[in-house]
Amino acid sequence: MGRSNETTDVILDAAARLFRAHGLGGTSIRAIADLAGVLPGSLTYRYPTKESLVLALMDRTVTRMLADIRLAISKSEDPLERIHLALRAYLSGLLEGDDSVYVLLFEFPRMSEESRAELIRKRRAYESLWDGLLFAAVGSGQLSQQLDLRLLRRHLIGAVNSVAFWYRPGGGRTPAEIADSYYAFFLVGAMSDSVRPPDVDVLRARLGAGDPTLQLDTGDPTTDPAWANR
Amino acid sequence: MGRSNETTDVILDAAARLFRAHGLGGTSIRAIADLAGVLPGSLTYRYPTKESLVLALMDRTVTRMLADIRLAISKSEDPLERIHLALRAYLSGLLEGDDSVYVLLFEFPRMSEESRAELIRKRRAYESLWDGLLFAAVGSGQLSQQLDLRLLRRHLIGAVNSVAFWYRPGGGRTPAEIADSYYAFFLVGAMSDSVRPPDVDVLRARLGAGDPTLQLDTGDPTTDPAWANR
DNA sequence: CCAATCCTTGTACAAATGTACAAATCGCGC
DNA sequence: GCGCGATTTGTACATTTGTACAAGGATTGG
Repeated sequence: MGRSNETTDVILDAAARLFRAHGLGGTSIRAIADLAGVLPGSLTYRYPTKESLVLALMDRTVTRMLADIRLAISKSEDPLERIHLALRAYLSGLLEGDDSVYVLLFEFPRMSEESRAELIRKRRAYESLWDGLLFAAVGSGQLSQQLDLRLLRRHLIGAVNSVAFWYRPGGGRTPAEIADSYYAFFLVGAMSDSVRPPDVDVLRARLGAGDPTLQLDTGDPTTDPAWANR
Repeated sequence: MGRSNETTDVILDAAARLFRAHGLGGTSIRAIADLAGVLPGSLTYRYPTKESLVLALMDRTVTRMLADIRLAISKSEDPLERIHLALRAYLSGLLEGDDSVYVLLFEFPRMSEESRAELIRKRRAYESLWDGLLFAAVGSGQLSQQLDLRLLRRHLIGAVNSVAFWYRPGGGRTPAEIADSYYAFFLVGAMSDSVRPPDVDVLRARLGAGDPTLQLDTGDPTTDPAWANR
């Protein structure tokens, strides 16, 4: 995939910017070429089809995201703190990085079935990364037992991703501050302590998996092969 | 806006289905006409431009959503239970309703600036609805004081919206069950009770607003004019 | 039963789109 | 400095796009 050429990065950055602004279908090859400062033919040379360009962009992004988060969580050994660090790293990549994280998030469903299949393996590594972080924090007793970890991961990542819908640079909070707040919501919820005792048990019961097939299925992250790639 | 014609609904339903599957830019007028069983000219007659069709679809959707949620929350007087009911109603509309809720969510940024401006007023009513629900639950002492309600609302809605990314009918959980779990996450978080005492205060501090402009700005829902329309 | 209005049909057209490709240019090992 | 592969250029082409519009059909009020 990577030609590791500088021009390639210029092209992909231009594509990401336009894809974010106008969507995959709303961005023409010519517009990308214009922004990248080349002629349409050059794009065809590097990427025979528009779809292959999109795939290259998405692939680059998910690789970078994985590397960023892995670097961030290496700074701590405490399971809960690692979740905190991962949240900060991801949110900062989403909000302050190049546009391609945003594109990966919101234009993924617009890709062809084949392209999506190509990315699934890497995306599973990403999901397993999060599942492993949550799994470790359950193991250390910091997170509640009997959580449906897959659902919890989806809840957490979904809430964080949705920040991209409303965040504008220069607003009241920095990405790191938003990550801190979301981390706090994630841990303690919004309920007042005064009403906690009577209702907490029935609520906790709802957090468990109703269906065993939805339980954590990535196994122990230290042995799961999905952790091995890249 | 509403011609309240049956054909209009057929056209909008067809448009919603295709917009959801292929995006705004990836769906042609002709494809919509085909699916609706009419010729392209008929669409031009009802909606002079593609953008006006999109706007009509979005408008219909947000109106329906508001009505659905208002109906659902009217079933209870308890502030916390009303939040629960609203979550169920919204998630079921998103996952089991027609495709247009999904389209409203994910294709909104692709609309023209003018069309988006037309919808903002209704969207604010929707946001105020949620803010009012949270506000009431704080007032009743069921939710923690000093929460940044706008951020909490964004967190909650964002997490719920993101279910659309992964939910597939026939999967392990029904929309109502997912809503129940998300409601529980919302209230009590994921942290184990055993580690709660030492850390809970610093976490709670993070839930407050760092910037006063981010505090709840909708006022009391019983007096806020945004509550009045429709 | 008729005329006026509403709606649909079928086709047309200019512009934009993805892709193809021959010719020109570049870059680098020798 | 030369030769050759890698890359870019500029243009072309068939399709698809959004929209326009004249003509025909349906519907309805009087």
